Amino acid sequence: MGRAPCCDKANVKKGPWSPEEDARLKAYIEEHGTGGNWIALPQKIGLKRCGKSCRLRWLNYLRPNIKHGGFSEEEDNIICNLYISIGSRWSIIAAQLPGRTDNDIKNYWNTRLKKKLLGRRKQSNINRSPSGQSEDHLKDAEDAHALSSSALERLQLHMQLQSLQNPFSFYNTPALWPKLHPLQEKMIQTLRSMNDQNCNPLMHHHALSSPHQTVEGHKSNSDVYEQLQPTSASIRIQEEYAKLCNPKNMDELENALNGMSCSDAAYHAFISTSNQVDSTIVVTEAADGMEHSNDAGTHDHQQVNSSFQTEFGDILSNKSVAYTPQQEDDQIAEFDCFKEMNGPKDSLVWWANEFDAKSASSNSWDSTSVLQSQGMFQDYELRYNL
DNA sequence: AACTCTACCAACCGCGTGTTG
DNA sequence: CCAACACGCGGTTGGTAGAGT
Repeated sequence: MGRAPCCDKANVKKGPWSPEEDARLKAYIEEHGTGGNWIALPQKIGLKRCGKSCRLRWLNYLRPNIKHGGFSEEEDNIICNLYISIGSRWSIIAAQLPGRTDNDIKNYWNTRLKKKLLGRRKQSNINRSPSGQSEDHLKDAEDAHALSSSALERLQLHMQLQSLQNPFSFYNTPALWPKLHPLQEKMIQTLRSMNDQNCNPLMHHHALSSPHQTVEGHKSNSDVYEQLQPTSASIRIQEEYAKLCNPKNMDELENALNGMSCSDAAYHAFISTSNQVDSTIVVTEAADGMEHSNDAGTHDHQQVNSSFQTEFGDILSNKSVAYTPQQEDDQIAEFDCFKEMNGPKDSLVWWANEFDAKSASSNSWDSTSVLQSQGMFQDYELRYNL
């Protein structure tokens, strides 16, 4: 038994809005407001539209001061930075761009910005397949290609950018890592092998990383996640974070974390550590009491951040980077483990969404709290000179 | 000119959450 | 406390315009 429909689907018009409908809706709202009830609104106006449809039309199109298209480079930067840090929280991102709607930004990201960052795949694997391959192989290539355009792409971009930019992100905090399905572990291992081949320039920075210890109690996961941790400095501050949480041991920490949702844990980890990022890496390294993180690893990270910043800016401004779509195709083709997944790509959405998108915890963050708490947005301004 | 492919974007759908009685 | 309802969000779909063949 599902939810009752919000309106009588049979008597509701769908599809594009006519100018007359627009005019009626606009005139009514401008004169009376929405009345706090979108469901009842279309009946009041005499529109055969679903209330949700009216709301969407008003918010995305009819509302005053809406801007369409023509995104500036500054807006590109803001969108990218916020996407990297909080994931696909379009409403939050839109709240930082006056006149822009979440739908607009979402479309813009999916159709242009993401491609700008990841590069384009002009050729499918089929074209590069050696002759004599079975149809099954061709279909696999197609499946992998389709997958790459959604979950995998977001996963790669998000993980690469975030692990470089924020060593305290969920990816770099073993205490926050969930237990993985064996196939998911295999997927990460495949990513590792890709990274080992230096397939993506953004991952080259990991070559600077030094080996490090892993956190007890998460060994199986940490083995697979290990690659994603950029610097030994980050590990040390992870330990600092554990101290801040003040458990007697990691089991306690784990218990504590188990008591909170993954998203809460990640969120608090981010908030807790972001101040340290500000004080030790971005703003100054001379602060007293933080010597423990002002070691060579921190300098490494500064270099990484600096290099990343330059590279990121280059990408956004369409400058050349040592990355080719062809290489990405090669990477995608290696994801044989996807074939083993029972479900369609949706089963992988956990990958792309659960980690950092959840770390933003849309339900607990509104557009105000996100940016006010810890001045996150200002942090990004500092780093990328927006 | 006709057809196919691609990019774009408006709109829809389903789900999670907050509110209310 | 619970169920019903409304809202808001994010993912997805479908239509269309333009480019390419």
